[in-house]
Amino acid sequence: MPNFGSCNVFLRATFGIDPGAEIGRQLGELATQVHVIRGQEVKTDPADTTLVFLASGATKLGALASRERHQIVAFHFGGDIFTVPAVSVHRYMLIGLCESTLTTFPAREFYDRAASNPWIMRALLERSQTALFRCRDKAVNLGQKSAGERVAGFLLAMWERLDASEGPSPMIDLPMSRGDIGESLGLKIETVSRQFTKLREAGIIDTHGRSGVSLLDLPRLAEQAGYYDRNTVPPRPEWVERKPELVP
Amino acid sequence: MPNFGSCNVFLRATFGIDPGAEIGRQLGELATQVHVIRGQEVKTDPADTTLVFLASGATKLGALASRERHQIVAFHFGGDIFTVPAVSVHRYMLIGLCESTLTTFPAREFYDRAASNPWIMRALLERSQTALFRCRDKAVNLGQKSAGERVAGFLLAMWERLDASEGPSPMIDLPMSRGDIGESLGLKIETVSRQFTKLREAGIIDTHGRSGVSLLDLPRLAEQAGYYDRNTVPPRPEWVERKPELVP
DNA sequence: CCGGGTCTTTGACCCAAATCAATGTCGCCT
DNA sequence: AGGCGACATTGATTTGGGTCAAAGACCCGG
Repeated sequence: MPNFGSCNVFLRATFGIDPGAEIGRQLGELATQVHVIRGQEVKTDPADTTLVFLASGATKLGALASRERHQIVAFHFGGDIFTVPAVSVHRYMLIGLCESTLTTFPAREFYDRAASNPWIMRALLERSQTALFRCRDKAVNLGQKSAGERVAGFLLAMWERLDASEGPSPMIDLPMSRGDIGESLGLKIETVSRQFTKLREAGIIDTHGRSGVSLLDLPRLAEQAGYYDRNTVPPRPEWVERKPELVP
Repeated sequence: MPNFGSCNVFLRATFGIDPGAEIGRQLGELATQVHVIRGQEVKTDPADTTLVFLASGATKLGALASRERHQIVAFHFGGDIFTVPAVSVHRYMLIGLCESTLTTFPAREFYDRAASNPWIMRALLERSQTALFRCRDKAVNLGQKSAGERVAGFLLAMWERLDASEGPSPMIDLPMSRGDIGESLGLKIETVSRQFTKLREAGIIDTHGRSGVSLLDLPRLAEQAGYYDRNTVPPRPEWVERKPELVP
């Protein structure tokens, strides 16, 4: 008996599929429900890619570069769909930033069963490309940007992806620690902290406790991020909002 | 009249599609044939993602981090399929490393027309994921690895992707300059050169002219790359070799 | 086969971020 | 409420790779 749960939500909300239909049932059979708490690893198949739907919460996807060196390659938030690679040159681990609920699927089998449904394949392709574009931007940041630029860019990205309070000085609540931010930006925790201090002293941000950040001056923050196109922030992904035209 | 050419090769070889069939004709209409020489940019639509099939040659995909800072996010070789992102926080440019022939498509329209063909969508999804996994490994390298580890890992990756001579000391012919390697690894050209010298003095590689590199000691090279799993090299992507099972 | 421009290598020095080392503070749990 | 452990900040020092500068090697065209 397959384990349903957030799987139904996933199929309906993301792909517009009736979980009761044949395709829904077939995909549902592959689902595994997972619940993790802060810091807990989601065990994934080391031999094959895992497809993950994050129903609620937040996770980080990190790679082991060596025993004491971790690199976070992506953060995910409620509603995100992404894949965890099989082990190759690096071992990847998916870890909860807070209490999270997710559904996992063996990617290859999911694709096999979903192949005939253009709507699903299209949605998966679009999301894969969004992840790729984000990862490329991350590569640019890691390869070419200074510590200050990376931290400013990170705050802008989080402002886009997290629910920020409205108004000219939006406030965000970071679910990850300074250490996580450092591992994501290829910086040490002390460097991240110093950059936060610099931005605070410049009046560009303010901090509240460990996780609260007020973005007091967005234009100046974008300037500090040193993007190619100043005053630009990473665009929200534009999912396919309609069924693709079917070519007979 | 659509411009055919390498497009037919693309459709047949990659997706097993008869270019004369209706779907082949519809996709062929979207194709643009491009021929570039070394150093020449392939103009892509700044407003939308471009899907590219590289028929022959080699290209680099780079991003402008600012006027004088470039980051190469990927190299491509004959047969590769990939996408060039629309302009967002960084401007991406596709440039020939040597004389190259390619076919470009507007991605969104291509996906719309190809959506009903599970074979095509599956192939695109697999390739997108391969690009994503490579990019994630790049992020790990850029964020956590030393200059020596990055250069060693680069040589191993090129050994896998380029046609290397057989034998215990394979030889490869790098189509990119030291400057390109530096821009790909987030290092300056002088640093790349120094690492090549170190590897040569350690007897791990030998160089012949500007582009020839003999990998004299692969195990030691893998060790220098500092991978999580020593003696591992990036695996060749395993494309879908059969039509996916269709769920009715 | 020779000349010249570009690409590469090598050397000396410098700086941004890492490392080492305390000190400070948040927030959870009793 | 109070105390403790993890997390964050700040300061002093080190260092890997960047920067600046110059010499050397490759290779293409004439």
